[in-house]
Amino acid sequence: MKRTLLAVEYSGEEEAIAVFAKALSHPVRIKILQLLASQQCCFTGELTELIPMAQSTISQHLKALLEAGLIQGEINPPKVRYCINQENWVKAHSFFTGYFAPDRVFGCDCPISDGAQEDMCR
Amino acid sequence: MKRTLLAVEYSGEEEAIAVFAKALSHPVRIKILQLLASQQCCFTGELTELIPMAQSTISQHLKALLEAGLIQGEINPPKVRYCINQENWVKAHSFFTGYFAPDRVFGCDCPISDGAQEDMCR
DNA sequence: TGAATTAATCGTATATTTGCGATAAACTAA
DNA sequence: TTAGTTTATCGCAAATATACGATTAATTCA
Repeated sequence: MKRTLLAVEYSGEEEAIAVFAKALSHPVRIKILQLLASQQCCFTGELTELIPMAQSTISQHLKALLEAGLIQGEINPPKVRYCINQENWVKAHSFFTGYFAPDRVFGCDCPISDGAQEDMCR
Repeated sequence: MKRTLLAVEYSGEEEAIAVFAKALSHPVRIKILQLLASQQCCFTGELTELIPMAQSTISQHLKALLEAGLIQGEINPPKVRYCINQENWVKAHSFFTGYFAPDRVFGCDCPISDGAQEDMCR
């Protein structure tokens, strides 16, 4: 597709949040993370039994989570055990918590249909 | 694409998080939300001036944010003012905060290369 | 009425994502 | 060595997402 000559500039944090968010943007990946997080310790491909999807598809989603840094895997042939990447888990927590901090948007509330307060707003 | 006959079941929260995350999965939408949130009150299509992208593209991204419920718009012809949807902003905050709660993953840490503790891990 | 302004939508091209089955790769156990 | 187990990767098809310019729609102002 066509792209602008002037690329949009993003801060490191903007991009980092987008990467985490993209990893979370599919419900099955949300579920996979839940399953991994709920394990006392780690986990392997029992995911394939718990989720009615082709093994190759699940492997693909695991790869996406891996690349986003949200999980890590330990090769233990012929199995692979995956678990949450705690470091980035914490990072994601602080990113999202900071991003959605309620006080950031205090006072921001468009009346859905009125328009009589143009001066109040900026 | 082909789909499984047995659809994967997702909880309401799993789907809700995925919807929010998808909205955040493009850096320009992260930026747009930042810009809207940083306004004392509301905002309009000055976004077009602040972001080097075609007006139609930005409009498209705004639509995505609107559909995810993260922003709301007030039609004020010929302008439209957008702002953060506070209710869902708070909801997103608690979803992500809860999801990434650090204690959820306490003790989950695969040694990246070892494999000698199969029994420790389920 | 006729510009001018602003934003949404349409049409289109390209890129990416998602899903599957089939196959390959890596290793263990017999 | 051979068979079995587990997971990754390949190849493909279909669906979505992304970006743009052009056009349309809604409204104000002259």
